[in-house]
Amino acid sequence: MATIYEVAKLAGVSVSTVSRVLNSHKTVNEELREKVEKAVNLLNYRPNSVARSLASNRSDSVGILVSELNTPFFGEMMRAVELTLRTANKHTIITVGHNKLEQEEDGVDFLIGRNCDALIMHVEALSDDMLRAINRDKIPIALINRQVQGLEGACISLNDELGGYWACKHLTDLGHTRIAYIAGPIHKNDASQRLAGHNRALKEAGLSMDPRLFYEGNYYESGGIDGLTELMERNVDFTALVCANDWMASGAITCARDKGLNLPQDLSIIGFDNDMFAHHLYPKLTTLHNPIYDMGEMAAKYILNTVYKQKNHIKNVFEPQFIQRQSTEPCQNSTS
Amino acid sequence: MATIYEVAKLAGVSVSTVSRVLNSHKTVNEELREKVEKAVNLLNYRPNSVARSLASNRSDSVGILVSELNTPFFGEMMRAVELTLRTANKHTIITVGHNKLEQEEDGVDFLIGRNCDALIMHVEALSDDMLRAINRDKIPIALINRQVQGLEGACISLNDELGGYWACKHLTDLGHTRIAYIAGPIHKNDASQRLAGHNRALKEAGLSMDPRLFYEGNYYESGGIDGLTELMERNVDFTALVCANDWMASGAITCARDKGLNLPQDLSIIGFDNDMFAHHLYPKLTTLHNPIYDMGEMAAKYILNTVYKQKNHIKNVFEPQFIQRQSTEPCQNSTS
DNA sequence: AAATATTAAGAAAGCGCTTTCTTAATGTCG
DNA sequence: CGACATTAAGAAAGCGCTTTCTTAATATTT
Repeated sequence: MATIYEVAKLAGVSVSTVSRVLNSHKTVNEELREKVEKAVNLLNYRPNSVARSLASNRSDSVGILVSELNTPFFGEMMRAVELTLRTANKHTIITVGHNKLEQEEDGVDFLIGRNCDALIMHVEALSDDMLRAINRDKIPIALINRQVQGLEGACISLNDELGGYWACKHLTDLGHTRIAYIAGPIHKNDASQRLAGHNRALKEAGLSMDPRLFYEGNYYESGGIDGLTELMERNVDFTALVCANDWMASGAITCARDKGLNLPQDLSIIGFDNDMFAHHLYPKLTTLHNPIYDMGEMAAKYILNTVYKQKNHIKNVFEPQFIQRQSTEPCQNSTS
Repeated sequence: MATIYEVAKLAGVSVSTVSRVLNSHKTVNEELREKVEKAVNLLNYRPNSVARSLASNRSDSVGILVSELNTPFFGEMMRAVELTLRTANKHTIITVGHNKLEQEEDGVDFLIGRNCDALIMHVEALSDDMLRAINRDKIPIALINRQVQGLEGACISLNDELGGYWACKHLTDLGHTRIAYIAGPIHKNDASQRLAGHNRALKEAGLSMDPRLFYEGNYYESGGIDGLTELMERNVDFTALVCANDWMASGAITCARDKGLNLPQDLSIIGFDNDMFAHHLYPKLTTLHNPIYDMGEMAAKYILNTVYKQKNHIKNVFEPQFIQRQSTEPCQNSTS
């Protein structure tokens, strides 16, 4: 690979001049600029970004740390960030944390070591204190799906409470009164927020949560299967089921059918996230769309503002969007 | 961030010595080694990998170029590569090509500019010649889902022909004789291979492809919907349908049900890939598992062999695995 | 027209490491 | 025990750029 020296020699100028035209410093004579450009093309020269990064202490690239690589959710997030940054001529370096403290720390160190100009993160293990410290001492960060005091402007999150509220309200509006709930792991903020919204809607409809209709799941398909199985074994009637995410809803649908239920007549089921497969299910799943793409894009824009002087409008809290499909129906007054 | 100079000063040794302990060159006195390690911990020192990479001309990281970031297929591929390399203490840098020539070239240049030691690619736009040139002149590569002459050892691919054969054979074994086929875009190698296998199985069963039962789809859900719609409009009976991937199978299932068919009694449907959502479908989809995780892992191992002196056994061609679920049934001798 | 300000280009230092070269200290052999 | 080989550490060059400093040429001011 050609170096800047060879370009300079071929163009008959100094390396400083080559560097200036490469970085569009306007203080260079038109004639020399052309000579340099010709040489660059002739040699098919590409600046070594490692050297450039070392010398200039910036890299025009931002790191992104996700929990998983192989889920539609993080897929959309990566896609949004990558596209937004690419459009601004920045590069994206992706790393995985798996929600393990050690791996998340490792990922951050790796990205910092790579001279990233900023970080966009979806992490669960790193503490608020650690995040504040990273942002203060090391590198600007943006956070997705998290609220950290002192970093409010950098946090892009979803109004999960509102989503939980809407899901439940949709069912009460349809006349359901016996509504079961399969929650996410309650120590997770989004899980508890969704549940809080659910309870608010129940109260508003003059209802309250029957503990026998509540099950704490794990956000996986198995949570939906195990949850519905256990709920049905408790022998308390219910005509509708809220699942705190689509994965559990998918499990619940499978389970319900295995138990001989007729969907959606015997049981209305609503999910959360509008995961890629939600409309592959049968019946197609009514759910709340989690605008993760938009949130990823916004996080990228926030970074473009803070480190690359752009002036995008930033929205920190997003609202889920209700998606009506076929898995919910008016209450038939029948028992399940 | 501390530099190697500060570590050297604190430890009372030269930077060379610090560098030696950092890189485990065994020619350093135990006592000094300990001093250095103490200093490293005290300062929480992390070598700047950009500087290290510039100086040593290697980076202990390999680039991976995928077509998409947000599909389960590439998700699994990235996950496999990342995990395999991480286990070997190498890092992964991910980039997207979107099957566009310009973006794929850009991605390669980016990764090379980042001093990656090697590249793992899933690309469609870059020509065989270009790939050979990259591997010869610039950087070692591994290729997934592709066969390039002269790069045989570096190609990890699936026996699509065999998969197509098994899919069809499964149906003929069940007694089906009128079998429709929704293909992928035939210019794509995997699509034509799958079709070739299908035809081989037909011939083996004493059948042949009725052109009225053939439709060339696009590998998307819409291809399944449009395909089945058109096939049914042709008014030629069939009792089974092969879709060249799961996405189209999903579309076909939706479409079939919309048209009032009873699945799988009225129509057996088989997919290909065993995509993440295949078992979310109803009926759960019989399909052929595409071992993309294993292939990603193998590509990573190939790179570990070629540039990092490991000695893994390499398998270049993988076989799909038949997954029996509920979307196929013995032929009822009825008409659809 | 002399003194000063402005501009455009080159020279050279330096980013934080690795690695070769050098030197000093030790060990080995006839 | 002196000549030579071996080892362990430091000194210094260099990876390929950017950017500050410097200088020479031109423009502006009084």
